[in-house]
Amino acid sequence: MAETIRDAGFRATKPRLALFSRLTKTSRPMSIQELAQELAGKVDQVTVYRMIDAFKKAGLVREVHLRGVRPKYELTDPRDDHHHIVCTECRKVEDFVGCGAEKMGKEALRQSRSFAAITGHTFDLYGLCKECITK
Amino acid sequence: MAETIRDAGFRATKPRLALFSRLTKTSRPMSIQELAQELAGKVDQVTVYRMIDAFKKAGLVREVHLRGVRPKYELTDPRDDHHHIVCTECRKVEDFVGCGAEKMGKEALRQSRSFAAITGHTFDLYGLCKECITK
DNA sequence: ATTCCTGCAAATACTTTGCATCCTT
DNA sequence: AAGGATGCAAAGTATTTGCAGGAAT
Repeated sequence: MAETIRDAGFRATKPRLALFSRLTKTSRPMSIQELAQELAGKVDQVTVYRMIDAFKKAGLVREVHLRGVRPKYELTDPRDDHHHIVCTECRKVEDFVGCGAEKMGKEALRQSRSFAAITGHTFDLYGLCKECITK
Repeated sequence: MAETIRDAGFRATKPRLALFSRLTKTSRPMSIQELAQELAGKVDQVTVYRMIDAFKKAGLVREVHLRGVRPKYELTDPRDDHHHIVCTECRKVEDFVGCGAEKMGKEALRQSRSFAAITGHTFDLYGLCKECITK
């Protein structure tokens, strides 16, 4: 883990290891606030902001925007093209894999007059989970 | 336009007409700050917050989350399934139409143990525009 | 030893709330 | 006239910045 952090060009400090380790343990993206709260006492909130920002720029972490909530963050797994499905009632988040983004990227470039390359995408679904749909 | 606003259950006040009119004139989603700035003198920023919130709940306006920037808003056109392509350098935003979301929604429901219905989706592309790709 | 990082304090920026007044209906 | 809507002031959060001390290399 310290390796990963060093490879990305950072020093393997305690706060960084703590953050990275916490992100390793979750399968759900987490907000700055959640992270800071969980690391309270060990890591200052300001440091969480700075680390997330640095990790994001280094490509270690990806920012996930879901409707109606603050941005969340998760570790980037480069070979993993997973996306999120969110319950609009209870805000439960689940992953699903695969999406037709490559195809759509090409189509979008065809349509566009001003874009030259696609480097990434977001794709998220909103719906109702089995519990909330009966309410 | 006053009609649309009344039909949604609101009074057709000057601030509302001003906001609605401004949103009509743009093809790009706008942030609260941009809107408040443009309507400065005519509409208080707090009112922009409240109006956007109300319009959003009424389905007149949709919130657009793009990476690295604050939420933006655009008028909802119910029969229009357009999406955004964002330049990661200069933040230019352009529209494109069509996406395979319906198909993916079905696939996601098949994968999921806990979701029962899909009600919406986001799909956005990130890339470089022709100007930024040469830099 | 050097340079990067961190915590703390404080400044900014963003968003929400309360309330008296104004304006649609 | 009644009730919703607005502006202003102010409170509450979220985020960024500066800087001195601490830690990794």
